[in-house]
Amino acid sequence: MHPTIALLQSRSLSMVVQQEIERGILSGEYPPGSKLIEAALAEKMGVSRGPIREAFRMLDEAGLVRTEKNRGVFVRDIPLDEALEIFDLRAAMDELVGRQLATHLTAAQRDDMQAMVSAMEQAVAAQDAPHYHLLNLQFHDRLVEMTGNRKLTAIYRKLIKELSLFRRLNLADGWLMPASASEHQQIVQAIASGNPQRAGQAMFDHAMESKARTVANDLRRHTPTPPTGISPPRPATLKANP
Amino acid sequence: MHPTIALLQSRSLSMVVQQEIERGILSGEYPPGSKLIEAALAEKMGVSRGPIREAFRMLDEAGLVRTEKNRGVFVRDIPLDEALEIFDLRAAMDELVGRQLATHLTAAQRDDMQAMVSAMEQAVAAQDAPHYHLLNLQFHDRLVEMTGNRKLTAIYRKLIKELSLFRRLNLADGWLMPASASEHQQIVQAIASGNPQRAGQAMFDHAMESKARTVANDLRRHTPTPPTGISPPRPATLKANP
DNA sequence: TTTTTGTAGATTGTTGACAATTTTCCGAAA
DNA sequence: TTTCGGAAAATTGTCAACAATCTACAAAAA
Repeated sequence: MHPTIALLQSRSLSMVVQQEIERGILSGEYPPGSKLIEAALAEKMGVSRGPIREAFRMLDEAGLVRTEKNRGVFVRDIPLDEALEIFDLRAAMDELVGRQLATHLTAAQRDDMQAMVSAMEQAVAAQDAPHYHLLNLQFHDRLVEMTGNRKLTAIYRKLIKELSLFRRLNLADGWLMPASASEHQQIVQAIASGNPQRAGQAMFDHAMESKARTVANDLRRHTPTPPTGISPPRPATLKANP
Repeated sequence: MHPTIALLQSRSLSMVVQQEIERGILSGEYPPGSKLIEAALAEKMGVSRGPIREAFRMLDEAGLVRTEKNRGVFVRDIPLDEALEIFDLRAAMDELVGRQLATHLTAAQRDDMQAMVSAMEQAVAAQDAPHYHLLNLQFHDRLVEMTGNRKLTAIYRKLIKELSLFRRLNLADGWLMPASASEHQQIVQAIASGNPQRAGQAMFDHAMESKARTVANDLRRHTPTPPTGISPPRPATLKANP
């Protein structure tokens, strides 16, 4: 069957719209805090407001937008304290990943992991921070996926998406690039050792290191700010009729 | 401000409808696998189909219903393997809860926990299985809430709701009532000891015991079934929200 | 000047109608 | 009797219109 046909048969308009808005949010096209206007999105995508509203409800439940009655839908801006909560939760999940992989890892999976770490080391050597960032996300995503626990994978990915809305994170991912390369090698070795406790500990520690780097970056970014009560620039909003 | 006014200002129709349908699902009024018809629900609740559809999208994202294009919305029936995945994930989250409570527990929280365990022991003595079941859910929910991690609490509650759709679980909660009373006492003691590793281990082991009991019940329920193609009796309605 | 009030425009909340698809049911043929 | 169309009913997908609410801006009052 033609893939486009299959797509139209399985996905309804609301789901297509939901994916498209989500892509726009995660790509930064709609930055945190910005308002999403139903009519503007409807016209832009060539549909009516119904599917847009249904997509909004999905995105709200997924934690990517926040809805205020009679006021509209806004891209969520994850505050620092919530980001830290997510880091703690992710660390616990990563620890579970490490334990399970240590007990069930296949040779192919181990080679897969090793290849990804090598690619990251190459990115570090080439000083290619964006590529390293992408590989790092892929590495952790693949590890979670390797456990075969679909629920764990789904929730982990949701958390990662929400974390990407913690805007302070996106601006400062260049600094910490070189540091975590060897940590990943240690993770692979710990998992390959077959020791669940050691593998879980390595994953947990790595996640908590990431949390610590984030809070350090956030402090460094905010403390040198002068004490004047300046408000950040107003986020861009979609115009209804441009 | 008058509470009714505040309610009408914050909650829109979709959210009220969503809560009402969710209540119906969790109470067993709409059992797993049953179809939810937009027009019927709309007439029953006195609204049009728009808010019903928006509520469906929220419930779908929350994992309580499944949507098939052009075919409708059905209450999800959690298969055994997915239930086991959720148990593993919940165990990791409970372990995190134990660790964090062990390091930050206040005296009031400890007394709170102890009171809940005592209430559970009374329910066991009175052979009141439904009440014990309710107290057990409350106990674990309160513990997660005590950590102060709102993201953890929200996801934990979502998992519990999904687990309640694992229908084989609901019928067989009488058997395991007496066994886990002392385990809860051990959990409280482990947390009160202030040892994070011990508290986490106690929580994790308790969750995995629950998983093991569930799979044992499931096996016992399915292996002795005669090979005739009789369908299982309709699940009894459980009173989650009296 | 500052605050308040009123009005016009923009945006969201809700509804009913219509199109597209699926399901049900009934009769005909094997 | 069973199976195979094929209309008829039921149900979902989408849209456009209307009502309710909020926002912005300007005029009037303090």
